[in-house]
Amino acid sequence: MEFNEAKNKFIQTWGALGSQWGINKTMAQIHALLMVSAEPLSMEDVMEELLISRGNASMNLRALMDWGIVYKEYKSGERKEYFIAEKDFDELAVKIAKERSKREIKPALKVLKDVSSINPATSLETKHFVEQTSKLYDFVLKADNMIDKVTEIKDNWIGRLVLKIMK
Amino acid sequence: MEFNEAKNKFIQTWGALGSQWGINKTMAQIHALLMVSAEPLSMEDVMEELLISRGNASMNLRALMDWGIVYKEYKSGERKEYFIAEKDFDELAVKIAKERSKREIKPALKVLKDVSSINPATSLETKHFVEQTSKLYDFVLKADNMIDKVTEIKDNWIGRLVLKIMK
DNA sequence: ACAAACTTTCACATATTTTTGAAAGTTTAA
DNA sequence: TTAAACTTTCAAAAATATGTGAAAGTTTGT
Repeated sequence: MEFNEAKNKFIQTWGALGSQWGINKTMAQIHALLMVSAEPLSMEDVMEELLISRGNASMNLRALMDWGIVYKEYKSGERKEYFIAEKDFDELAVKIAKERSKREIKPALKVLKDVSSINPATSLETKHFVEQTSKLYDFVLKADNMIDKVTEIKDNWIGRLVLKIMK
Repeated sequence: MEFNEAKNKFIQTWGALGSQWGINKTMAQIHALLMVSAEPLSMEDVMEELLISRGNASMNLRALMDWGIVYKEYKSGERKEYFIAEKDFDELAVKIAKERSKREIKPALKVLKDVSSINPATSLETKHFVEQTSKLYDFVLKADNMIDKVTEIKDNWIGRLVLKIMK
């Protein structure tokens, strides 16, 4: 396999993976491209490599920057903007996890809390509903908290030890 | 808020959450419905509650069973099949994680391994590509392994301790 | 073997998401 | 202040994913 084939395969795969994780395909592809590029790329470069329109490139680059996993870089003497990807994967994972927590899990938690707070005394059915949604609330809250914990681990002695034990 | 409103809100929210996590909306809604139902439901019941077609209900119930998070139940003396959801949330999370690992992460890992194995000596560009994809392979592999580790934790003394420390 | 009771399949219809590209907006240098 | 160089926006088009329902398939009791 030579370089261009490998690069292409990587971009496609990363794109597919992204779209299964709620990130749109092009966004993930741009990110993949930037990750393996030795040099910062301009919007033009991205458009050419991925054969996408200007609008599409613009929208998805902005989204990637909103997520905090792609940065602008200016080359001195040039007007054009260049883009580079977050290349520390731990940092990348933490940022994605935090963003998704904020956008998806937090709002869902609020709903879970609300619906599990109805008066359970009205019927057996209602009682069961309140039980289940309460348990689910606790579970999702616990899971969501783990995201914050994982963020802290890197700075924390016992956390690193724990990771070692878990292999 | 009364029962039916709460129930509906819960089903909608769980459905939306599901679709952001790569599970189709109806599939997640059926699962939500079954989770809060005190009694097993028939396919008819599911169709009526969610106002979906027979085909849709059939396909998504099958998918949920393939994932191992919904089971068939037969009532004695009845021909009809009834369905119940996995209600142990730890078990549920593990099953979903394993299934997604199998379907999505494992194939991606294979590609990462392949593309990171090209000969890096041909150019600086290629060298950088191989470096990045190799690092990414290691990272994804580590992340994927954590899924298996988490499965074991429940049965494992030090693991439970670790969870306690992490709060 | 038959038919009743039920489930699955799949070609087509519908809904949702993503992409395009041209126009509008912005920034910079002279 | 102007215009060149660039980026963003957004309505419409294209692509993708999901849902429908009638026909085909399966299972079970007699």
